[in-house]
Amino acid sequence: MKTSQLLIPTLREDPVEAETVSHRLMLRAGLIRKTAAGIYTYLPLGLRVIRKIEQIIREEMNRAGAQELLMPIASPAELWKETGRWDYYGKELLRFKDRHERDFCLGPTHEEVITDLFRREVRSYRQLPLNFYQIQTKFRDEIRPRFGLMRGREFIMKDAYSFDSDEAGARTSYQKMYDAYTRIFTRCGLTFRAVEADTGLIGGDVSHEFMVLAETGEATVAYSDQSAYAANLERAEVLPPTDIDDAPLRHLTPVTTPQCRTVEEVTAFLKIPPRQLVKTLIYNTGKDTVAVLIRGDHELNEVKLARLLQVTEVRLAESEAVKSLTGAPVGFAGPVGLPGVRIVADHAVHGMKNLVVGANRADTHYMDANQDRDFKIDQFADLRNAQAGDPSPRGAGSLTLAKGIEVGQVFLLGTKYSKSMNATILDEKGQERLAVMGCYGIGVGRTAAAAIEQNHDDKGIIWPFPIAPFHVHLLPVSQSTTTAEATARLYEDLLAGGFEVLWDDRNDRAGVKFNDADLIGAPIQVVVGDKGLADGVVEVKVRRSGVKSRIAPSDVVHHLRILSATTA
RNA sequence: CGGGGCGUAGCGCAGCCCGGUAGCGUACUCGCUUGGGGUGCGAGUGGUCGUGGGUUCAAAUCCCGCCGCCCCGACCA
Repeated sequence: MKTSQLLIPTLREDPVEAETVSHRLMLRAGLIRKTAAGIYTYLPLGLRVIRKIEQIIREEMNRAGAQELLMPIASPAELWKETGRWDYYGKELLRFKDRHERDFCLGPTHEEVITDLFRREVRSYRQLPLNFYQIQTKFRDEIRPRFGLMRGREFIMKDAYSFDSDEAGARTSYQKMYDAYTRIFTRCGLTFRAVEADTGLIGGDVSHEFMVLAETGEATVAYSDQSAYAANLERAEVLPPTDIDDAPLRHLTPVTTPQCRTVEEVTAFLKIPPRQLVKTLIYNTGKDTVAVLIRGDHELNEVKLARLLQVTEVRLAESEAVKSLTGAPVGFAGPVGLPGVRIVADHAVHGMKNLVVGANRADTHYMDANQDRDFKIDQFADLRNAQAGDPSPRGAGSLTLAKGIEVGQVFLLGTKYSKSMNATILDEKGQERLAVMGCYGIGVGRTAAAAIEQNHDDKGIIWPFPIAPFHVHLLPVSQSTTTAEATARLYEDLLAGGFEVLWDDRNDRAGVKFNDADLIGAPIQVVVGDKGLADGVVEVKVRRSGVKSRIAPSDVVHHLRILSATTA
């Protein structure tokens, strides 16, 4: 392709709206343009990257035995009402009415649609296992889209759904997808980790997220330094501590702590370490109110709390609610004499003695409060976020925290959807039974963004070979007919050699071409100019290393074959 | 939705405090020049200053409403 035939509107300066590296570079390199908040147009170069990733996904999904189909973007409300997600999904589901006033939504995911297809078309266990996938535009009306393709409202997703006749089969299907995902992200040239994950709105029993490790990631990953354990921070288990404080119990003593609301303020005022204080957080579950006790230096994990309380969402109580419950302003809540409310505590609180807690009175805390004697805890559970250095919950080692971008997630759904939608098959005994499902997603645009986050320098993008929009950027830097002819010959040779070539045929100075080439990030640049041709060579530059070699034009294809095999 | 910030030419910005016929850089067009890391000179094109209202002889500038966008939090591929 010639540059003059493609719209590649590179920008010299950073657009202000873009903060993260991938967003900035996608705009600057002319890959995407914004159409509305969280909604983007893929320009020719950006689309080529998307198509490359899609192709890798297709090949690996097909290899894993999945079959491609394409479901509609608009789906009728009835299906969503069957599973209850019409109400449950909330505002993220973009709804609209057709001309007959019938309710529809734009599909944010397709469990309902595929399960409907399955129950109509599949009758027998003999047809299983089945795995259907599609690569399609999804719409989720995100509260705050950001970072370009990283979190758009409209985005391209590969989603797959497996159906098995029993749990064991479903696990096999799950594992196949897990393995396929591993191959996909490896082929895309990404450094990633599969981590145990929470199941969120999709639901189900088991889930892994595929996290590309990058500083700009929105998720935090906890992984063991000595074993395979890795989990999303939301999910990472924390073992109950084994040490128990055996200090003698001291008398419960109120102390005045004027204006000391936060852990920092109280512990600084009392000159105690944060780990000796227990903070009391008042939470609403929608149904009722609970008090949660967490050690001062720990962080409550709301996902774990919601799971413990078996509700979908927990929310910190409003300050007015805290006041009326505790009789004190926010900052002085404590478990001692807290009336008629369920008290749950993190495991770490279990072994503690002589705690500092709020006294449910303005500007007052208690010192040396003790459980059972001064207050009662209804239940202990794992409620805090894992911290770096915590022992790995399974296997050896201790945990390290890192930031990650979630590019894919696999779920073992069980019968959640087949049950609510009555998707059954007949087993070998002629008995009707629910299909056991799994679902599997990959964010295609997000994968591209993650690749940029992981592969760039201050000049621009450095595409991994398999997903580069072009393999080779051909850069004539002289205006002579010698250079023009040599470039044209080389272009034909490279195409014949199976390379995708972007030929910068603009009448611009060398510097302009070099800068654009570095920005666009094709893994290999071939520079053709009078100087080199006089010596019978052209210059081959590897974008990532910057290493340049002088190669005879007739040897370029051979040389690039070797390079492409090693620079992927 | 809560908190912070911003809307002036395709992009990056100044002008606003102190009202008086809209400017810089870049990009784009033309001419000459240059020709291996964003060449130089000159001449141009392009803006109802987000939008609606108000104050005023006069509003980009002051006041009020609305809309949009970005960043931080709660959600997710």
